[in-house]
Amino acid sequence: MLAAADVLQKRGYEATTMKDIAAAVDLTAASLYHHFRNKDELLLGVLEAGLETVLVRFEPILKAEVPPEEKLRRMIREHVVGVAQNTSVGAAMVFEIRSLISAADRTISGLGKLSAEERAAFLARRDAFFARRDVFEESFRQVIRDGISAGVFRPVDVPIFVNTLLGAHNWVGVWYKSGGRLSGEAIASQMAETFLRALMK
Amino acid sequence: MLAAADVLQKRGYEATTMKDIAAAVDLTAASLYHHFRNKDELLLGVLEAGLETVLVRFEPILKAEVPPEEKLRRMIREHVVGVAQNTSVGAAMVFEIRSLISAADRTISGLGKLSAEERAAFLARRDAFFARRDVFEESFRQVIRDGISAGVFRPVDVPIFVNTLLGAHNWVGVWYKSGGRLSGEAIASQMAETFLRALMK
DNA sequence: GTCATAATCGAATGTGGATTTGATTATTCT
DNA sequence: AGAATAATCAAATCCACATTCGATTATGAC
Repeated sequence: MLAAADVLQKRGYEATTMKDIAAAVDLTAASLYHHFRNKDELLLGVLEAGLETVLVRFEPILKAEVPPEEKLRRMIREHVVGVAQNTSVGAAMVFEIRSLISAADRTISGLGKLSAEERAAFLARRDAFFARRDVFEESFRQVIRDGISAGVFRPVDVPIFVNTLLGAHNWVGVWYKSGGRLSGEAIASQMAETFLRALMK
Repeated sequence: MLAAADVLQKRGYEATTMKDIAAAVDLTAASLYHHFRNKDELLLGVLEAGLETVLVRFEPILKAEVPPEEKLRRMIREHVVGVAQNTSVGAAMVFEIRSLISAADRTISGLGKLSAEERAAFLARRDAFFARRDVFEESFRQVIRDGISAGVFRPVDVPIFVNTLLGAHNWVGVWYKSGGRLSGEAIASQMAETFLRALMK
């Protein structure tokens, strides 16, 4: 799946062939079908794994007994560092979401391929992914609401602010190149500073 | 090209067929080839037009005799409002850049299609687009440098800050739905406020 | 060592979609 | 009107995939 993420980052979902992905792990395209039912499930696997990784790393932060501003700072750092460490998955999270959204239509149009049950199972799994993603985003919204209630953050429109924040984070996967002038950590710190200053009273 | 942008936003470059685009303007796929040499040039046309629109709107702002903080505020508003007004083009600017980057490879692999001269012409036009995009991004960097020199902005890492800013802006094209709770103007104001607070000393 | 199962591959299969071709039909210009 | 040019289309071409099939080769259990 990591290899797939790499190829996906370079070429994009539709342009990436099963052969490309297979070549990246020294296999033939046919062999991939022992491990993934089809191309859509492979993509979904990539995204699921990436999202769960971040969610796991967020757990200790969210339950820590620290003030909202410190919590948010840690979340931003963790997310940005995560994206920078694995830009291929980060970029997939940005670019390939849409393939997933329209997967329903495409699957339906290419009917005959999958059975009704298989299709339903896939869509359910996809929706579960989106639900998990919302859990992730909601954790940011909650921390910011807490900070506003506590009076340490100025009152902002929380959904807009979080979209702003996440746009900046996601974009890191697009422009960050490891080995560049700054480390992922350094970038994460800068961004945390930026958004905390924007938020503090 | 606007119709193409719409279809592109929904389906993505590779998944969008010439037939889809043609249908959006009540034509057949074949007819499109009277107006665009091929699919890549159509995409490039969409992106070029979108970028030039923003660049034109930036001109008066950049030459205005106002302090850096006011200049930046206007630029942010203009850009965000522009993206919100035309999310399809905004989203294309985010999602389809990669198709353009890898266009060289794809074109080369599908050799026999284009002549060497046609290929060179296309690549030159593509590079010109990226150069224009850099002009756009550089204008943000310059204003921020000016503000730092003038002592009104705190010293930040300018490239990182601008990437942060542009990530947030671009993302608007992904999540904004017209007719939602807030207008593009309102969102633009919020975002300008966020980034100016992050920057002011 | 043998059997079952997992992995792998080479060679089809079938299809969707970009692009071309060769007319046919509008427009425009004079 | 009549010629020249622009737009349009239906049908054909052509090929790059995703996916399947059948057979072959590891691997692991006992």
